[in-house]
Amino acid sequence: MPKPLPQTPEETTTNYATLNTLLGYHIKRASDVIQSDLSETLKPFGLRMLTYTALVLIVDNPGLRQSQLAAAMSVEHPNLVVIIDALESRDLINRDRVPTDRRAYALNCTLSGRRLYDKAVAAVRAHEARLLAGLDAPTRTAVTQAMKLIRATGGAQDT
Amino acid sequence: MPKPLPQTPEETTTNYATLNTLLGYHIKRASDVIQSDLSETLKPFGLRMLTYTALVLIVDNPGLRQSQLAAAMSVEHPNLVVIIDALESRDLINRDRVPTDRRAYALNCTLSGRRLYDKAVAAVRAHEARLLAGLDAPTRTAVTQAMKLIRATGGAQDT
DNA sequence: TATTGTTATACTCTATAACTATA
DNA sequence: TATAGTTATAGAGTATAACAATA
Repeated sequence: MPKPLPQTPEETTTNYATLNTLLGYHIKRASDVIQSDLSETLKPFGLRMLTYTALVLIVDNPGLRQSQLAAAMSVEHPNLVVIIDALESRDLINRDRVPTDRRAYALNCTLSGRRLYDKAVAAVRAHEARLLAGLDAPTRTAVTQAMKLIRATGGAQDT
Repeated sequence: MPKPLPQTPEETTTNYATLNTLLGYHIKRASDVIQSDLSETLKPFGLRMLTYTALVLIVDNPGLRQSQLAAAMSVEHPNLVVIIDALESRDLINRDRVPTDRRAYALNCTLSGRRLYDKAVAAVRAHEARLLAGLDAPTRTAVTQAMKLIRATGGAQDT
């Protein structure tokens, strides 16, 4: 694709000098591209980033509780409720009462939830493969390590 | 900092197997950490991510028009209005009428806007230096190149 | 008293349509 | 008619306080 034409004769391109020196700026821009691109990939499945992430974590962690899932996703507990509601109303997951603690729900996927998981994960992997086609294996591992290190240095978040 | 204690005896840690294979997941998480960390850095200056980015681009591109700034920030025109309003109401920038096109505004920073820019940019640079302390120079350039490539492969965005 | 899940609420960011005034 | 800026509005995502049921 060609570059967009300049809108003024004298100012041909915008000067990003200050922002370009910030690695955080580049990471955010790349992250935004990945997110919006990924949203398109998930749209055919009726999933958004948060519902997709929740579904994946529930399938990979059967019986997970809502409080654990909220922590795992770095989402506040109240905000997880609507996410779980969306998955449950489509019969993709169940809220099963925990006999030993009747306050809590154990989250488990249904058969159709598992099927959607399989298809959505495959689509997301294909999406990633396309978007990262230009990065060789050593670069990918280097980037992954760098991202993990940033997360550890910063917020001291979850896994 | 020690790891948070497991909340259930049997499920000691959450299984991130599927998500961990996605580079996009790590980039998003790192980006989130950087953003929330950066928001704290900007708070003392009364700036948020968007107002900070706008101020920087206006200082670096005197006379920039709102439509150009919106494009440069990948923000829809209507959403830029409130950002500019916030900066203008604090007398950090001016909307100057363009004589040759009386529809447009040329954005320019004021003296106090320039002063705040200097202080905020220094604080952001210090913030980055702290957050990226674990990354050596070659790693930083490799990450920067990777982020640019992802942006080019994906949305075909601006600079 | 503390915890699980819920409701209500508010704030930020984002996205679209429609308006005005200029060109 | 097309463009620059504006207004209004609606949708996500995020954050906090307060509540019911249970521990």
